Amino acid sequence: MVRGRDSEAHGPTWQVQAALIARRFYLEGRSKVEIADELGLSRFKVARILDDARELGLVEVRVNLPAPIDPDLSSALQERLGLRHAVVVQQPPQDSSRSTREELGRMAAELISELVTVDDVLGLTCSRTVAATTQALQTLAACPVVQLCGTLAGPDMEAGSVESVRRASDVGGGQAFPIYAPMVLPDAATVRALAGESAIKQTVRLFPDVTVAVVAVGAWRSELSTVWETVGALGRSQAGKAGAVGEIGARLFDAHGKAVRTSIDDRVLGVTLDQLHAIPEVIGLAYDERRAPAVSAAVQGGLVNSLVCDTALGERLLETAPERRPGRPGDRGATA
Amino acid sequence: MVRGRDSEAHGPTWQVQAALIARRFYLEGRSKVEIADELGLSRFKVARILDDARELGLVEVRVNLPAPIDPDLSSALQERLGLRHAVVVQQPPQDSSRSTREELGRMAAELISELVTVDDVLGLTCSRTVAATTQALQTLAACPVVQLCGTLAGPDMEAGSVESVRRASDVGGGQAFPIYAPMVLPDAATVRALAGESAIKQTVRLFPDVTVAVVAVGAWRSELSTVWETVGALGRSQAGKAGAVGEIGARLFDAHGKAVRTSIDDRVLGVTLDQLHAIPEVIGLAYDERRAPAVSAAVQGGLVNSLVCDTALGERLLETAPERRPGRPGDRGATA
DNA sequence: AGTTACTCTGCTCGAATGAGCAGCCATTTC
DNA sequence: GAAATGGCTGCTCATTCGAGCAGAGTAACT
Repeated sequence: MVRGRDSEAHGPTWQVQAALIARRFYLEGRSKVEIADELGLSRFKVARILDDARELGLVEVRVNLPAPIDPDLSSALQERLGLRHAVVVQQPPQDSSRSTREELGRMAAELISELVTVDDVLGLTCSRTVAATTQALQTLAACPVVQLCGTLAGPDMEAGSVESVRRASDVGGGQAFPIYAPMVLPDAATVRALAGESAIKQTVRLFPDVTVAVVAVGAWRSELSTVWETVGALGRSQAGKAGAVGEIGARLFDAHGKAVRTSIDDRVLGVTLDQLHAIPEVIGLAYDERRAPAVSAAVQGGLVNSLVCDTALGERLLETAPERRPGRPGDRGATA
Repeated sequence: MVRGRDSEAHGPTWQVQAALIARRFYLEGRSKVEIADELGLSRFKVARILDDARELGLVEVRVNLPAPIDPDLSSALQERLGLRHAVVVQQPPQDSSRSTREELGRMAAELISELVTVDDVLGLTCSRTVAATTQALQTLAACPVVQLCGTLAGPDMEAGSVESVRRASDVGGGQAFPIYAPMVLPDAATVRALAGESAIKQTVRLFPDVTVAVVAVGAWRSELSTVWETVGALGRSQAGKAGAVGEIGARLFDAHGKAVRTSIDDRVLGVTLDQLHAIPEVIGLAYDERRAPAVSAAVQGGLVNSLVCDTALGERLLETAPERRPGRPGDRGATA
């Protein structure tokens, strides 16, 4: 006689009930049977109302991160490039390099806080971003901290590599292994001479033991690498001809991430790309979309296997970087 | 200070992974086992990450209604007052009476669209809010529409009861039973005379058959009842002394919802409170918080058992109205 | 009016899930 | 040093959930 009156359409009554049920279920985390019993409905009806409500967009589930991380981009990058960790920091592109560096540094600091244990050996290259990272460091396991290359004697280099290593060592309480010497030296002889120095030798000897490295990835272009400025025009042209697209710790590499041998190499005091390659966890830091080719190459060549970058660079990487991992098993697009 | 490696705190890596998992689980609706298999984790770990994420507020579940309904208040009112249906329309208190009426009308219209079937008999009292309801009516079952009281001959009464009944009848296609007469008449003799008129008699005779009534609840105060103005000062003082707090269709009732007999009654052409009481579903419309005592009384007395109101009135009702044993929240007649 | 098609409802069964528990690893404390 | 402590991990079992199914009442169509 009487039809199902309360189930005609999705009118106000239905909405109110659906909202009530959704609240009980999602917010209060109660079970459907419980709700059904309470409201005098069958659990199936409750389930169906819940389904309808979700389909109608009545229930909105949002994933918000406390930190300014873009989770989708991060995951996409991680999968696409086959990275161990990927953290994309949401940063408006028009923001200054300085603020971007600081934001990246905060995130990288948290990342290594999370990652590094006492059993690790932390290695740091020289860069303003790495300096920002150590500045932002709040906690760190008491692990040895090794400087991976000499310091950059730039003008605004108030925070050089030595300071970074010191800072990390202070925060964590581990031993510091600094390198009191410039990264790029006048000639090979000076490099050899300094490499023989006792403290530096001790540090360099630890390079193979480094388990976690934090490195800045520079593009081999003006303004996108702190090293670019320090080598002469001769070195730049030589490197350009050899196909250099980026550098890590003044070690140049080409579009495939392979080392580019130039005369610069002999003048550099620091970790080599081969040594870098052997480090299990190398966290690359970079932030300008123009560095995409360099970062892409570094990832390709296995020089870095984790990445902290800004949104612009992350998006560019996702667009341009070649897939580095086989497609995942279940691409369940049309099946559901 | 050594902690478990990949699970120390809720750092960036954890956040990214948690966000990924939360997305897969909540947004894409995949199962935990599936996610666990894909990411190479145990399903327990996935569940724990999900729990932590929820506790951290990383996952935000919001219940949004398409219509401006306050679901919490509605549910609370429904339960508290033992109402069949309660719909609280979110409306800023400073909004004009007119816009509030229209909003209430829209919602009430949807409500009766949802509720009324061809087997019902719809009854309407006279009020601007009821007029707004029928104006907003889009669909309606082809049921008879009965005018429950005469029209109010106020100045701005462009939409009287007759028009409401016509409109509802037009939309639904059911038969209309209007009353072409004023609601409050000069004397009892006139009432008797009009009640004898053929068309009116036919309408009045249908009152006991009405199954769904839409009525406006007025407070027995100046400006809060359209009837207040139409009865003389004598009637007002008489009613006040008798304890009237509200009216429905010019029928006064006291704080307990009991009928208040005054000389006005004899001059009114329309449904009595006893008749109203017998109607299974009476939807009360009201919108000003100053009407709270009247609405509360009407609910207490069982004169209305569903309610459409605005936020201010709803909140006031929840604060002041005494708890009332919920009869049977929800379905009527649909007992399985 | 008869009949067909459909929607709504509640049930069954297998999969998914949550709570509690034991083992393990690492640190802390005596 | 060695035991105590605490957190993390994965397992078991009872509960809960979801997909599909059958019956009933309704709407539509002939």
